[in-house]
Amino acid sequence: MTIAEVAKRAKVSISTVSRTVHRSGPVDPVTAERVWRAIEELDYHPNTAAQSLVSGRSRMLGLVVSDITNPFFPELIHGFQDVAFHHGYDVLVNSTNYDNSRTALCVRRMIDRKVDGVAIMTSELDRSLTDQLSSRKVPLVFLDVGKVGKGVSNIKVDYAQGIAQAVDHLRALNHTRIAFIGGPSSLKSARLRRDAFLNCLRERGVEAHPDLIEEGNHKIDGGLIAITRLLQRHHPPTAVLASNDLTAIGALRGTRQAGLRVPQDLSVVGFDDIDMAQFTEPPLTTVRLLRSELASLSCNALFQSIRGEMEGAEFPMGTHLIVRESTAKAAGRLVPLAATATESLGSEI
Amino acid sequence: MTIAEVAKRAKVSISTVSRTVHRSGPVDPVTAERVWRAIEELDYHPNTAAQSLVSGRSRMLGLVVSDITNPFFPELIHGFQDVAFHHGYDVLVNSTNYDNSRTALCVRRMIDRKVDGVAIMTSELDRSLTDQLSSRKVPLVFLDVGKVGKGVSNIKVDYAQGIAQAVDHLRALNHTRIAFIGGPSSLKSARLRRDAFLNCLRERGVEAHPDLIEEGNHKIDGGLIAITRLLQRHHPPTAVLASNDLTAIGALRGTRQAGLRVPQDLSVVGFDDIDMAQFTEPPLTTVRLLRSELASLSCNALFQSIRGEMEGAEFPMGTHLIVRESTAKAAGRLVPLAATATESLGSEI
DNA sequence: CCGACCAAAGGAAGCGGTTCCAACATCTCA
DNA sequence: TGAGATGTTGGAACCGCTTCCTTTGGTCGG
Repeated sequence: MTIAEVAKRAKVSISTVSRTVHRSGPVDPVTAERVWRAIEELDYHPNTAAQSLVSGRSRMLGLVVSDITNPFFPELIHGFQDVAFHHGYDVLVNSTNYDNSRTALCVRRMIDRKVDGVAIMTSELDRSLTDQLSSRKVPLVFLDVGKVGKGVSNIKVDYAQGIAQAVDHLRALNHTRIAFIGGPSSLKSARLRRDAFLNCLRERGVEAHPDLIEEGNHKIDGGLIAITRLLQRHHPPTAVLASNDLTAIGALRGTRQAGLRVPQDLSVVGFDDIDMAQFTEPPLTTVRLLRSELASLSCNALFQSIRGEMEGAEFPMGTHLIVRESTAKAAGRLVPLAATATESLGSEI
Repeated sequence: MTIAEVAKRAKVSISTVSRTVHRSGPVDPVTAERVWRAIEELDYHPNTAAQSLVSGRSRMLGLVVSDITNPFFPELIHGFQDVAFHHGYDVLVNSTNYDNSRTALCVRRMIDRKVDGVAIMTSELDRSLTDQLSSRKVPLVFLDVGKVGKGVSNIKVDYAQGIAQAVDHLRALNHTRIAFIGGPSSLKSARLRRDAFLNCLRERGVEAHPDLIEEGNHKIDGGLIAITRLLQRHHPPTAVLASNDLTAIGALRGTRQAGLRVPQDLSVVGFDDIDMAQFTEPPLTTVRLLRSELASLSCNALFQSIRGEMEGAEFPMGTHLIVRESTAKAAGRLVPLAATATESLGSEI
């Protein structure tokens, strides 16, 4: 089924067929009607490879994520694809497993495929790679990393906003020993979240106690291990803020394994607000980072770049606290302690 | 960067470049060396659209899933992409939201893109659509639905195996009132699971009590609602088998909301064994349907068809029970009942 | 010494479209 | 009535690559 066969059947030239299909030039309505009928009868669909070859574009978008297995990303992909699909675009998805070289390879292959743009929703990229990618002429959109430039945009998430809300929420509940379970420090987004937490405390005149900062892996098991260590501290925390919801879920489980109850004995706050968060036991108080917004923001940024409506820009994105049931008033004392009672709780969080 | 520029730099013809790149014809080693150097220096990558146009194939695979938001699928996609990636293939993923017409559209678009094969891992397809798709010349692999034919394969999951193990496990724990929360009955895989359960009971000489069969939606909220209804029955179940893990997680939560404990008051068994299952509270006893196996089975089936090594075949896939902590010996009586004590528990499950 | 054979390399025809440009018919207005 | 404007249509180049076929030049055997 080629355009030539349609042309023959409609008794016109292939140029005319092309013109009527794309409405890209004058065609007599009567002729057009004949062409459409031929197309219908033959069930003709243009060969996208040919179109791609001649036009240099493919009506495909690339989407690179760190870990498709983390529920955050499927929800993001879902939204991204929806937007793309409605524009008649297909999406080439790749999950890199936090592997920088794989990211480079993925993007390279996508570019070879002449994708019209690629969204790189991983934040473990090193600068040299982002620069290298930016130098290609393909519209790009990064998440948090990435220097805005010609055709390259960046979604800038305001982690501080939601984290401040979380910290204030916890402090209002009389929590003074608030721990933090971060993500892998190799991850830019994880560092940003941790730093936002640290800064937030500092702004409020308290210093984070190093004992109360743990590093997880942004997965459930990491959260479980981290909370276990935290609860074994001489002065365990009364509340914990996790770098993402998976980590928080691990913390929930670890707390229960330690024989403690959430939120009576320990308050837990997550980050992301994945769908699952409302169904944990207890439902998770968490900072919402709206995937659907992230998805449409990034996808639309790409489309704007593609249409040449924009040179590349920075898109701010807010976060805010969703209070559910995993946080409550701090208990007087988490576990009976043999330790001295002379410590100054107020200043070590 | 085109093949012509490489040819010019290496002072050979484009035919020679093509031949050395694909090792598809005799090239003098000395010449080849020159060509490779030119390729390197120019950082040449072939235009895949052009290759696709001339060869009629794209080195892309299509993967259609029902709901990327269900953790079952990301894990499947992950495995599928891994296999594809190592063969130098890219994957076009699409989530259809259980929408039949969208599935049709997706596959249509994939075929337009000349994908070399497509895996349709949704099971809500109606027969007319599968037949229509099968009639195209693209290798296809279905999950459960799908009639094997020239170039079309089918993964046949043996649901009965795992479900029988689950039922026997529960019966060994003295459970006689075993409920079942199914998926939407419009879903073939959901029907298969429910039927496997019903048959299993029948084989063991017991008849399922209609009161103990509920329909969920394969999501958490559906499981929660279903278990709530189940627990309000005159004779509530002492154990429940869910059609997938998400449903089981909902059941876990619903049970706790009802003030009951798992597994002391109610045993819960899931299906799929998603990663999350080992981290629920309590860890979920569930029937494992290995995504990685499903992924490699389907991806490899496609490759075999592509290479013409196979005409289309049926691939069997087993399931088996993973016992964790959400199941335990049946309690004598779930809740004090005012009801008659004359019912014959043995025959109504 | 010459024809046959063979390896290596180049030329050119497509793959299926888009698009620029020329050709042609009609129509308008001086 | 004829020149130019306008509206439709067809022809052909080109996108970048693969592949078939031809050419070239050297080697070998008779």
